[in-house]
Parts: sequence; structure tokens; C-alpha cells
Amino acid sequence: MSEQPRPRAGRTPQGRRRIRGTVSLAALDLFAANGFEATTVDQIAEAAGVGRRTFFRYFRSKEDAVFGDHEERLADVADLLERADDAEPLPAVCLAAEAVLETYLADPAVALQRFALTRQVPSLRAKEIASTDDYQRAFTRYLRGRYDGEPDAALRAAVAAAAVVAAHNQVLREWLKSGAELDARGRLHAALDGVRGMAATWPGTLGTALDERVGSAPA
Amino acid sequence: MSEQPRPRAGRTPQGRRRIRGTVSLAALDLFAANGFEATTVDQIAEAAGVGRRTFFRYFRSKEDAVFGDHEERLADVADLLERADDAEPLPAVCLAAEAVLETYLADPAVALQRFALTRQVPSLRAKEIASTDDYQRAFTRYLRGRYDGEPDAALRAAVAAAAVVAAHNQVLREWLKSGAELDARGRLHAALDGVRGMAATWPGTLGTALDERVGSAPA
DNA sequence: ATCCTAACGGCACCGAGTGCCACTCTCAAT
DNA sequence: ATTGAGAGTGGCACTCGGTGCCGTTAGGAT
Repeated sequence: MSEQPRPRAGRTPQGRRRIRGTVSLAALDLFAANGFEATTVDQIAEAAGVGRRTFFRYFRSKEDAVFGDHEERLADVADLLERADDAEPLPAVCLAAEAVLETYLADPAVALQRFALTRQVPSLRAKEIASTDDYQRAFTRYLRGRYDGEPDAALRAAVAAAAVVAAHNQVLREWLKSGAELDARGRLHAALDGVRGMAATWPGTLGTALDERVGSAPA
Repeated sequence: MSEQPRPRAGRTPQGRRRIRGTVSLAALDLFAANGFEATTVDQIAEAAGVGRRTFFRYFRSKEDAVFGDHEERLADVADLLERADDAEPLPAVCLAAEAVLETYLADPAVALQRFALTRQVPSLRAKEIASTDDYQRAFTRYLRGRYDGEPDAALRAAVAAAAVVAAHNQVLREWLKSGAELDARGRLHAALDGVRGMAATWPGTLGTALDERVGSAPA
């Protein structure tokens, strides 16, 4: 805690990134060629020129070789929100959602390959849904903080975040189904306009039923 | 195909349900006592007085012993929507969401136990998120069908379904955190009133950006 | 050039999940 | 009552994902 954990030896960060990329690439290739479930971790490790044990040092699971950068992206979006405290809450979240979309647009080929895989591999679908949920939770958390003090803060935050994420996912899905040919940026922007307009009409309060205690987490 | 596949022998449906219940109960007990990951399937099977192989005939995975009735409940809700074609689309979905809530209210003790487990076991959290997504997909699918022909049908369906599910989950979570003491029914009803009001304000169309082709699924 | 340490990879191990098969138990037909 | 068929059962063996352990290696710091 006193000073930087400056590494005395071992891989440099660039080296780690390079290996990670190599392994991930090898995995994607094998998945595309033989299918996800028919590909074993041993095969990936061998194709990448790495020990099986090392594979699991770079990826927590076989699925992570496909969604390996999720945590980074999530952290990026969280940072983005952190630095957006001057804007209005919901527009800030919409910007964050557009930033998420950009990560897909940045490399359509990879996005399409991942999409094809997730469509047919249950465990990958589960991972993707969990990832989406992570974004939604980050948005909800942010909005809850910004709405703090207003009536129904938690509920409005959850609903608004869900609406934004749903709009994003819908536009993304259509873009992927179109083979990356639609104007995803424009469509998402329009969709989020709709969501923002909707959210503005949330009633000030929802009656006495919501005035009960919110309850502090027991478990 | 010519006549009913009348079962000649084997377990009666009641027998199957009874065994399933016994195994599930044994599993829940062991999970509560020793933790989910520290409990092996062998232990569950032995505690339930069945063979390990039989466990996997009743549950696809160890996680399924906790969320074993998900498929049934999902089918119930789908049926409910199927039979609600006389009502307005969104109110019908809201009723379905209230029906889902009822399945938790029906047995608070089990709901709380599952909640405690899902809070601390990653793989169970993943399963629960996937289950929620199943509901949301069912709602989206239904609304898309009902909105068919109107502008932005798919997008509006996705956003509205997400909002309803988010409201449901938020109310459910607060109820669970309160130790099953809040008036979940009343709170959900109020929250869904808010969602319905919001959704009514969706603009008729979202501009030209959304008028491009929707794309027929290629992959 | 040498030291020092993080990373590597091999090994053994655990547990989830599956295919296979012999056994048994129940019911239907005779 | 006997028999035959079929479904459910459970044991066995196997695959594979994931982890702890440890001797070895390689590459940066001095």
C-alpha cells in the first residue's frame, strides 16, 4: 500500500496483452472451426503455444476467452459516468449507452463472430446476459445516486436504466442481424430520444403505497 | 403418432413430482447448512436416497435443484399472456408481471432462502439473471406481436417489457430485503401504474433513422 | 554478469455432467 | 397366474473444466 507494486520481473504489461490476444485469437479460430463445446481448453492452449495452466491465468473460464474484455469495458463505462456529473442524469446514461455501442462498432467483424457464437452456445448466451446485466446495474446505481432524495428514486433509476439498456440491446441486435449494415448510431440516438421523452413523464409520486419504509438489507 | 403415447410402465407423474420435491428439499437443506459450492451432487443424491445418476435425470444441473420450477412458471406466464388477447397489450403484460410476483409471495420462506443463496453464489446469480431474461423475452415477444404494424414495434416492445420487468424486480428485491414484510403487491401495482403512464407517451415515430429496413435474420 | 522474482507449465486432483448398460418393477396382455 | 415389454433406476467409467501445488525458467533490475 506504501508504494506502487512495481513488478521486479516477469511479463511486462505489453507482453501480457500480447499473449492474451494470441490466446483469444486462437480460441476464436478454433471455436469458429470446430464449435465452442467441441473445442477443449487443451486444444486452445496448444494452438496458442501456451500451457493449459497458463490459459487459466489469462482467462477465468473458457467462456472468458470470448468475452475477455468485458470487465475493462465495464470499468471504462463506469469511469465515463463518474466524470459526467455535470450533465443531467439520464442523458449521461444515454451517452454511456452510446459509448457501449461504439465498442461494438469499432470492430464489426469480431462483433459478428461473437454474435454468431452466442446465438448457438447456451453458456455463452448466459455470459452475455450477465454482462448486459452488469451494465444495467452500473446505470441503475448511477441513476439511483443522482436521483437520491427524490421520490421513488430507486424504482425510477431501475426502470430508466432498464429502458436505456433495452433500447441499446434492441438496436445492437438489429444491427448485428443486418450483418453490420444498419446505421446503428443513428438508430440508437433516435431510440434514446424516445426513452428520454418517456422517462420525463414519470409521475412525481406513486401514491401512498410507495411511502412505506424501503427496508435496510438484512441478509 | 396414431394414438396417445400411453405409458405402459414406470413412474406416475405424481411419483415423479414427489421425488423431485424430495431431492430439491434435500438439496436446499444441504446448501443452507454447508453452502452451495461445498455441497456435492453425491451428497444431495445420498441425502435424498437416490442415485447420483438419477439426480441428473430430475435436474439438468446442480443449480437447477434451486430453480427447478422455472420452466413451469415461465410456461404458465406464457399461457396467461396467450389467453389475454382481449385486453390491451401493456396492461396484459403488467398482469403477467403481477402473476410472477405472486409465485414468490406464495411461499415467502422459500423465496427468502433462494434469495440468500443467489446473493452469494455467482453461478446461481447467473441462473437467476437468465431466468429474468426469459420472462423479459416472453414479454417482449408478446408485445412485439401485439404492436405489429405500428411504428417502432420491436423497439417499443423491448423497452416496455424491460421497464415492466425492471419495476417487478425492483419491488421484488425490496420485498426480499425487507424480509418479506413490505406490501409487495401494492407497491408493484403502483409501480406498474407509473410504467403504463410513461409508456403511453412514446412518440408516434422516432424520425427517419428508424425507417430503414429492419433486416431479416441472416445468421 | 548476477540476482531475484514473477510467470510458466506440468502434475495431480476434484467435481459436474454424460453415455452405457444391466437390473428391476410395474403394468398390460394372454 | 404367467409372461413380456418398457420405463425408470443406479452404478460404472469417462470427459473435461477448473484449481492447488511446485520445481523450473526467463527476463528485468542492479
